[in-house]
Amino acid sequence: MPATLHDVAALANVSIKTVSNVVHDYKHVRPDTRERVLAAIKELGYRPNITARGLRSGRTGVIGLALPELSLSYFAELADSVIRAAEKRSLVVLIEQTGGGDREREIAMLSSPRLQLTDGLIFSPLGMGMADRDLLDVPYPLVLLGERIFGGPADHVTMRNVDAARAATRHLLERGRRRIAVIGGHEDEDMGSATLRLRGYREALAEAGVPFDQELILPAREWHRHDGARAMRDLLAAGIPFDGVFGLNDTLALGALRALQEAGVRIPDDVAVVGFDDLDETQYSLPTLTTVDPGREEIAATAVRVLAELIEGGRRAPGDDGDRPREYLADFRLIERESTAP
Amino acid sequence: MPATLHDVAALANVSIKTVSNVVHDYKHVRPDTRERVLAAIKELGYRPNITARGLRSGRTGVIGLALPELSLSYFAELADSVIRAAEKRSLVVLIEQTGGGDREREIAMLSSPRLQLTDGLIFSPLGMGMADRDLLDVPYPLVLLGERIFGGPADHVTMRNVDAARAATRHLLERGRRRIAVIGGHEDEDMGSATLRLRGYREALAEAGVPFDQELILPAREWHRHDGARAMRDLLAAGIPFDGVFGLNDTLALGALRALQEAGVRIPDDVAVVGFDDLDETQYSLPTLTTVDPGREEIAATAVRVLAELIEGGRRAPGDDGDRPREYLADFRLIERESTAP
DNA sequence: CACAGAACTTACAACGTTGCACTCGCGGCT
DNA sequence: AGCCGCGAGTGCAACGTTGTAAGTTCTGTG
Repeated sequence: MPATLHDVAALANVSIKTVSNVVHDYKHVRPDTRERVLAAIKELGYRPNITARGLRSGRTGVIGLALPELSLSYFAELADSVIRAAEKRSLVVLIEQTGGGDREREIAMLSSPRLQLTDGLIFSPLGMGMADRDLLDVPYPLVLLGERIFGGPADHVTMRNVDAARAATRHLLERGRRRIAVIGGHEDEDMGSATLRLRGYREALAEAGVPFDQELILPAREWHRHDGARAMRDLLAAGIPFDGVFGLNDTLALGALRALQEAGVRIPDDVAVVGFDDLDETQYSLPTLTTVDPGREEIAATAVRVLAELIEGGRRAPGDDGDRPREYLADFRLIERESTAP
Repeated sequence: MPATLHDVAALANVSIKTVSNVVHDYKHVRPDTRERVLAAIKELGYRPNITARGLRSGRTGVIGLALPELSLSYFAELADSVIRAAEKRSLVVLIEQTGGGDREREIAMLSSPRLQLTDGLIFSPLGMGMADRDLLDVPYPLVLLGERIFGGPADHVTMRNVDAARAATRHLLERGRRRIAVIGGHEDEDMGSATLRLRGYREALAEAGVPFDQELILPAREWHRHDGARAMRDLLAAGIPFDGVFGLNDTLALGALRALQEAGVRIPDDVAVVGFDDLDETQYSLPTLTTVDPGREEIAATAVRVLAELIEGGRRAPGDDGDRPREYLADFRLIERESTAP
């Protein structure tokens, strides 16, 4: 049975409120009183009851993080970054998994009672799309991540997908590659990482005057390693010539790497490969993978900061008239490694 | 401003307590009253305030999960499993990172005020050791994971390290390997994964009458990919002959794989490799990695179940006399893949 | 030495929920 | 008729905290 303010107050012979004042570093407490209270706190091992405080103040110090699955490395690393960023503001993170792109579950998540003890939510959907935009107009602080929804009613932190993909493609072009396959296309997608990154790819080709060839765009519904491997095997089997590969994320690129090696293709001599995300793992693959760091740390830090500001009420809530929801773009960085060495 | 029991009660013309009774499916409510209350709840969009409920009942429905880092794949996958298991019992998971084996932070975690709004903790230390055993005698429900502390005052869910490592080694021996290197030894460790798995390794050797050679035991303080690669490069450079490798975890084995391939060693022809953990990734490496599934799903499910039971008070708290803290061992499974193909 | 004003301290009421003890009315049993 | 038991519903207190307003004690000044 943990000690309460009452217990401390009784022991220190002061009122319960004075103890509260000491705990909160209120100025007007006489030094000797403060001493006495602190001693009592120490003796009883008193720790404030956060639940009660939460009830009283309407804050819990907990933020939610809803993402598809922790077993996808990108999201595990994102969660790691978010937790670290939250810790710096002494917020704690409650993680909800929505499954790999399950639109229904994502929508359900937004009104889950489980969010009740959360002050706000960082939300990274994969299944919802532009058409679901209005569902983001929720009665609590919300920060949106990802590439599925733009211009929605919530603040949005995301990466420079088009620019980063253009840089990745340009890098392959600079290495003299002209037939660059892309793995991970989503054909029926109205908006998302695939669409944006593909746009960057096409822009880079256009800049360089290299013709676009639809045959080189390999679809992959899921972005897991075996999807990358399968797509690459298909391409090899089809006998379509190519000398570069742009995996729309690292996992796909690593899968492709494997399929290429199985087939005896030399990397980067015969085919150069670029990925996207800068997963930890890309530093250790064989060969190490050239990739784009989309600014994961910055995204996490920004998302937590913006959410904290919304919670503090420093800015008007998006619903109010006045300022529109904002969009934040993290800086990216091309990381050259062995898979595209000259 | 969300609706409260008061609002619903006023609208339905009943007492606040009757609304509470309806919400809790209390038997003795007349059907028509129940209807009226449910209608009011729906109209106002009432959702119980979990914080208030938590204050009153002492439960929050949140469990803590403290682990080293989510960016370590094993822990990301463990967290995934724990969250899924918790969801089935409608518990929500708050994740705390203690850093990769930081003993001080782990100890601090155990008395963190951030745990206040948690009903109990699943704790996976990496830095604490047998000597810190007594620190696990905490005034809240605690379930211990991992291999650092045995026989402590808390219920413990873990894997059959020795048996599984023996099986992995035996598998290499059955493939005709006689000089099996081990990567990941911790020389000064009193207790932990390294110690236990090495014990299994020695037992298998002894069974097969194969002599133990200290030269084949490669230390690796951290269990990251580059540690595995470095250890393997050292072994190759030393010119010590070997025909099998047992990575004490998958990450080390994958790093070793890479170093072997760099050196032009053929796998499994020249050297067969086994890992430990069954990370998702081992299905997609080149070659795919033979490994041991230590029963991660079962560990997560058991940990959540045991913690839930402790919270419910179904069993006496470990502190009380009567039953001693229990130890649960998950079943393991050897998964044969390409890296040890005959 | 009275008194304003600051410094310090306190009582009380919430926050939204639930456990407990209670009331009320009805039907059945003795 | 009197009593019991039970179903249905209620009122109050409490969980531990904090904001507000008000109370008390100091300090320095005229």
